[in-house]
Amino acid sequence: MARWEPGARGRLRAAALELFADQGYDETTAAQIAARAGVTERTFFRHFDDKREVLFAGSEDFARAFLDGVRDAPPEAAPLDVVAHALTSVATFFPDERRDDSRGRWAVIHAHPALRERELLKLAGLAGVLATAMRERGVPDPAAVLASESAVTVFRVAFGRWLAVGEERSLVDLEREVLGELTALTTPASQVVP
Amino acid sequence: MARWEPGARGRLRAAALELFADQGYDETTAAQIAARAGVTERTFFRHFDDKREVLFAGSEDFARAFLDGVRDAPPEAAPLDVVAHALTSVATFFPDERRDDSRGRWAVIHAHPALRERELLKLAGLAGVLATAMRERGVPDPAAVLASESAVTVFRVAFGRWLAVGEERSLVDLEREVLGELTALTTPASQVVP
DNA sequence: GTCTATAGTGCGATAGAC
DNA sequence: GTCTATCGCACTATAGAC
Repeated sequence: MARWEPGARGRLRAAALELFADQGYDETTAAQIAARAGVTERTFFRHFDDKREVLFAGSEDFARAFLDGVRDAPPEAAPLDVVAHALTSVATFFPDERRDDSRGRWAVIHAHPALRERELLKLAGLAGVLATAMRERGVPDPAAVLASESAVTVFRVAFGRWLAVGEERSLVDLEREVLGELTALTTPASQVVP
Repeated sequence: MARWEPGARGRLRAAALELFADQGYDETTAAQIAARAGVTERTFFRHFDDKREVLFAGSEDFARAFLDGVRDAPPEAAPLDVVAHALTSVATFFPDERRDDSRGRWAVIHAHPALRERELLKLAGLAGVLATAMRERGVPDPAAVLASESAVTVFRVAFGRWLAVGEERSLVDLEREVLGELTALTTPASQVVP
């Protein structure tokens, strides 16, 4: 038997999610999370920069899926088509089986401002790297930033809708719908046919 | 003479901004800020829920200006026209005289992730109340949320541009420009003239 | 792994304004 | 008398330094 069980990081993440859901974020100490994962408090802080970060450790893969969608879009695609492509790509990360898990996670995060703050920072960082990727495709700068911000907004709104009770449509479908609503908003009929 | 000087809150805000700018956010303790303002650390935390909040205490007026712009827009205005109206309204809060102050504040906030996090949370809250105000105007829900999010995005981008070194155009002008870029993005020529 | 500074909270006491 | 802003002190948890 090993000196310590492997997978401490994963156990810490699971323990934190459970405890936050049961007792609330404030009422849960880092020591409690560590104890449930069978490690010391010190180990918790070696894995995660702060207490909030334990809930966001998996977000790199998510960001990469988003980014890959931008890079894999056909070269001639217009900025908003690139966005659509990226949204499709990231949706593969959230198959319907993950919907209930995502609901639990969402509830925990949105129950405490400190966790929402961290989520918003992550999403802002994502928008930043998306903008860089857009520029690398040759999209000039006002468009690159605005397209990236819009992509994140559409994802956030669609994701929220995906989690709504009773909702059964897939995330891709909802993303498409929201993206359509955004273009409809900025393109009233009077502008299409002046 | 009174037992304590009035205006402790304002002194704390000014002291915090100076110290954060001079020494950095992490290197400044709440006790230092309090000392410079002539109060105790306990008083600091009675005025502000946490150390970050001292930099964002003035943001209610800003949010109100934004909100008033939504409410004062003509009843028949389309969602994006309401957004334009709100952007004009909030720009009155940032006359050119405030540009240098805003630059200093912006530099402090963007020098530390913890402060950016708080800024993002405030802006998300703003988008939320804007959406509520839009709904009160009768704008239905996908449009209300998307218009509000877009309004905040346009403001953020325009504000960043307003602060750029050498930039001399007014915030209203820049907001109009960015809003135009957003509509251009979501309305490529092929859609306008199919 | 231990030790320490700082953030942030709870509560009683105090002093002036009304 | 009440109300409000402050102080002063004890305390826990986070987070980082050693």
